[in-house]
Amino acid sequence: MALISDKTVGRLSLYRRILQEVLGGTKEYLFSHELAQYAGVTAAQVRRDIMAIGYAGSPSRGYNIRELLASLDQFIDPAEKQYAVLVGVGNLGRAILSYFAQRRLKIAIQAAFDNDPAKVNRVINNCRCYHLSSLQQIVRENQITVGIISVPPEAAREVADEMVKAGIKGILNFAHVRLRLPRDVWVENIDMATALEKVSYFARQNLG
Amino acid sequence: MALISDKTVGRLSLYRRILQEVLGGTKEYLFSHELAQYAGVTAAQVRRDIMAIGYAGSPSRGYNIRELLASLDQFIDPAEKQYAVLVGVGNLGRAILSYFAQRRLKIAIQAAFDNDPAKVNRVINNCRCYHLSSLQQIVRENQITVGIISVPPEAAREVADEMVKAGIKGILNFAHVRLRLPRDVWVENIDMATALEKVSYFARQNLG
DNA sequence: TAGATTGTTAATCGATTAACAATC
DNA sequence: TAGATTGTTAATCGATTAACAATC
Repeated sequence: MALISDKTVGRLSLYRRILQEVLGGTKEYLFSHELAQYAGVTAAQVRRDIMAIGYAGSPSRGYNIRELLASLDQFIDPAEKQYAVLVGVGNLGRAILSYFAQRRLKIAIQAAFDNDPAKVNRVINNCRCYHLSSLQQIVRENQITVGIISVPPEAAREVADEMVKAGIKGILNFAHVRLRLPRDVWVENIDMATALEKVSYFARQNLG
Repeated sequence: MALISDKTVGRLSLYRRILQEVLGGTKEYLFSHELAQYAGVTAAQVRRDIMAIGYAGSPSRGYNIRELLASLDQFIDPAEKQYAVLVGVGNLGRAILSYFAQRRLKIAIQAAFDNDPAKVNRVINNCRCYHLSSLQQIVRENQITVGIISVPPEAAREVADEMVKAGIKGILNFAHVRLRLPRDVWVENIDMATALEKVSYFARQNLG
């Protein structure tokens, strides 16, 4: 299986969600143009993406929904349950905890961290909150590979460096800062302030 | 001023944040490679982006921080205060309200909507919550151009269509669905579930 | 001036789309 | 078979990077 790009993985995740919805219905097979319609992409794109994960459809019937879904599960989900830590238990951090706690994903947030003594040792959304100083130890002991950053921008770089030192290989960064990290650490930025500014800007352009 | 791409606007927003931080210090001028360093992009990229908004630096001193910041403000911010509505006052919706209420952006959330009677007419984070049925009226009366969607995926398409009918031109979509809307409506997706799946996937790739 | 940086064009890169023989 | 769809390669598109004359 060749290298799969960032964007392809994103679309595969979306296809999976769509197929999960469709599975409830009576359809057993789906053509690329149908999935493309749901996903808002071209049929050629769908075919290339599905080819990339090594699943093959039939020219006469299209893709078997159940089989394709199984292939996507196998590709996206880890073999064993994977764990993440979250640093920064403010409003946003708590919302993230509740968001992921509600969903049944194959990756779960196992511990949260903050340096506010009022939060340490409390349990928030089924997740225990520790002092930031124990990040290294807990990450190492549990071989955690994913970190979520929801601290103010000033603190984000330092937290990211700590995470990397502890052995984390993927970071979901909600802070409005672009982190500069070693190549073997994947960073996914979710920047709400920038996103709103972009929407606001292009909405104004579309007014004319 | 030529067309500015999606990604360029995103970087401009980031540069602004960096310059705001730097402004506190003693520096008066900044070279492209310095800003590039902070932003995690190349110097050529910074020069092209700044050129795009029509600001010019000096080969000997670089960019005047205060002036560049003023250019960025003018480019990114609306001339008059701009307003948005939010639909879906669940955990995520409340977190979004508090997130934007805390920041002093030139765009503010003026009204929230939900169809849960328990939430209607309450004030959450300084924002009044209305029943979804009054969305059209309030958007039109206040000439609101930006909408934020934080409802479950099943409801997102319908809410988006309502927003478009009411005249909204830009949508910030937090639902795990790709919306298909007219070309003159800008959609920015913030998909936390997909983002976490991507981080998890690439973290595993980086383990080897 | 000499040297570094700027604005801006040309070259490169990667991702998307179009096209089409192979397949059911 | 005839017709539509598939897997897959070639063409296109757009964004990023490299390069360099103009500038301070």
